[in-house]
Amino acid sequence: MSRTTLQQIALSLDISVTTVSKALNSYPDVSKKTIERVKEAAERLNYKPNSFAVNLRTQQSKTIGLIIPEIVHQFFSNIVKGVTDEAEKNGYVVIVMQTNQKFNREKETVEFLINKQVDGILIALSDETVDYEHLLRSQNLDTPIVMFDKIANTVACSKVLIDDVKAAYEATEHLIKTGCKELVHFRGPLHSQNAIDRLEGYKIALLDYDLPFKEENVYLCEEMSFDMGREQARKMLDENAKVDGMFINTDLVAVGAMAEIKDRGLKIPEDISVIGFSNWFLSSVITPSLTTVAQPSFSMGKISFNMLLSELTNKRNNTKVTHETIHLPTELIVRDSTLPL
Amino acid sequence: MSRTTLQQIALSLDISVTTVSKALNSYPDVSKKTIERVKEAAERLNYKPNSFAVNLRTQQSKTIGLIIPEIVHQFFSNIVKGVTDEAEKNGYVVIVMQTNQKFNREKETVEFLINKQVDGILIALSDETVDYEHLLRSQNLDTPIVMFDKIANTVACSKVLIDDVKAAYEATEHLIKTGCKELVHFRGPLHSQNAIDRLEGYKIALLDYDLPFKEENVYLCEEMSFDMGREQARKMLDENAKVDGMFINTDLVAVGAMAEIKDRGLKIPEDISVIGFSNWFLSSVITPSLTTVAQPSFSMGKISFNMLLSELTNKRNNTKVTHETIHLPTELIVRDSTLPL
DNA sequence: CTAAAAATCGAAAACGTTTTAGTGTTAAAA
DNA sequence: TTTTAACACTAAAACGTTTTCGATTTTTAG
Repeated sequence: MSRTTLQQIALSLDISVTTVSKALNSYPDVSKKTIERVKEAAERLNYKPNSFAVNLRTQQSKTIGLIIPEIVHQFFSNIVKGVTDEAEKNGYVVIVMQTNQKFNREKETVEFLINKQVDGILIALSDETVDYEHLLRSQNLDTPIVMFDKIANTVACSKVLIDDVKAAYEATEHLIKTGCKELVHFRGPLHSQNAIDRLEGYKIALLDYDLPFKEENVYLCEEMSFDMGREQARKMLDENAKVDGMFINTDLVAVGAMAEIKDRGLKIPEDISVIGFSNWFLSSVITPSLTTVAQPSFSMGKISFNMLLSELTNKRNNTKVTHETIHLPTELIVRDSTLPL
Repeated sequence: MSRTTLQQIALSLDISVTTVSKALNSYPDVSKKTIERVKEAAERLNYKPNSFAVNLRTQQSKTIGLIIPEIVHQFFSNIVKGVTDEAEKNGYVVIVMQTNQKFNREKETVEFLINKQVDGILIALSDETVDYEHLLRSQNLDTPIVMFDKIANTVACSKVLIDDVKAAYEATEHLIKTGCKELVHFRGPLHSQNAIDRLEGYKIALLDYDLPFKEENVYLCEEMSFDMGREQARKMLDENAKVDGMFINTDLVAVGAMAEIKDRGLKIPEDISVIGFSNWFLSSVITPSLTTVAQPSFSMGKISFNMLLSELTNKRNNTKVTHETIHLPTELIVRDSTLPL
């Protein structure tokens, strides 16, 4: 019951292996008639090319690596979906690997995928990553990289992301316009470009509306968890009784903060308004429902794959590869955790 | 900057390619001394085996396929995590593909992975699947299959799942013991073995506690969505005013149902108790928090991979492969959507 | 010191494909 | 008629490993 090979088709038709191969790949220098015959025979014998041989010969695997911090996460699982869907349409297959936000694992993973000889890599950086040697090495070894969402500004490669500054600005602005005066921001990890940009957007909005930016109103969340949200909210409520608006880096953290606020007997949004980020499904079903910023995760996955694909085909055709950065639009989703305008 | 090959190492040491290969793989018929020399040279030249060549020669790719209905789903993304973690530890890589609960896509996907020559396949069946030809074909073509969670009883292969009957029994029992008299069940799709078994557990519990089983108290949810939960709850509330307990196939559906119940001004659990299934994170943060059945998704992934791995190694050693079925324990997580005991 | 055994190495085949560089045959152009 | 050009096909090399089967050398035993 072993697989049929070109050899066997050639034998059964009494022509050469070369011709069979060319016929199957529709080379111009094989007659219509033999193309017919070969294709018929291939069908009849249920021929499927041996991908190991094809890979070896063509030096490409039609496989890409996808590196994310964590798959059990609505945003990233949507990314995976976007990438795999698009990859499949183009005959590519994707290997998913996680870093669990550890820089060392990120290095190992990149190394591993290069050794596995994937055609290219899609990566969202770990929040710990500040050294980019491993990524440059990948590029040197001719494995193109496209970054998405969690990127490094200094690495020269294509990138697809959202405009975090703008999104954060709009969220903060909404808090201000609905009457909040004392605004707190729960920021993400120090090295995360997302976190840096969102903080920046928050700052600019404050300045634009003549509200003072206070260092002590920025709370650091080293990890994006429910518990961290609760913990920092506890700290905040102990320290600052005047807070009436919060812009929080991530929905999950926001939900944790809301739990603490509710436990203290404070009302959302009457006492404190809350805005999250990412528009997890979660946010629409908690009480009160959470105002948040929607990020296009599925299409970010699709677009990232397509950018990588175009780099791969460019490389194959020896046309110059150019890097571009795409910003995807975000949308403020207004729900019940903020006051009406 | 091209990769170093065995050839190059051989040349630089003035020995044969054969010996280099053997040295690297620690064959017994190569001296300690040359093993040293070769390994040193390999290190120095940064040799990494060309996996395409290795695949072709050994006829295995150290790659497995993982087929799931839908990745944007807490249960399945946890499965993916379990599988990939365990695979990585064993030098395997996993290709994730989704069926979106479509039988046709499931067939195509299996076919695709076989053609890609993965070493084995891990699959959770689509809810539509009632025909298993494609799976048998895979086995005939020597690609082992292990099923998890959504399985087909009639296919001979290893399986890892939970005891849905028992889990459903315990959930229903809990509703009864907390005083519910009129119990409704929201069941899953008709062909889903999970749904069938959970319905069975619900039935048996009713019988054991001398409560009548009423056909009209079972509501069919064709898809496991928030909206479906809401819709069926609406129907239920219109039809049956006496309902005081609900056992629902999936947390997400339960959350939808809860939304409708709350919108009608009914109290959970005072008027109606609700139990879900799967213990999504969601369930712990909604109001009221949802009593549910915890399923071990992460370890299910790990165990599934290990079962496949042992089949693969057995196959390699020509030892007989035996199929086994493993049942993983579930746990009833009591929260605020049910009355105290 | 010789024969047998063990240790060490290498030539070559094989995995199945793609592509280069032709060869021969036929049709069109001179 | 000869020369070109177009057409249809193929032998062989190449991709980089692994493994079989001998060959050669070294060690051990008698």
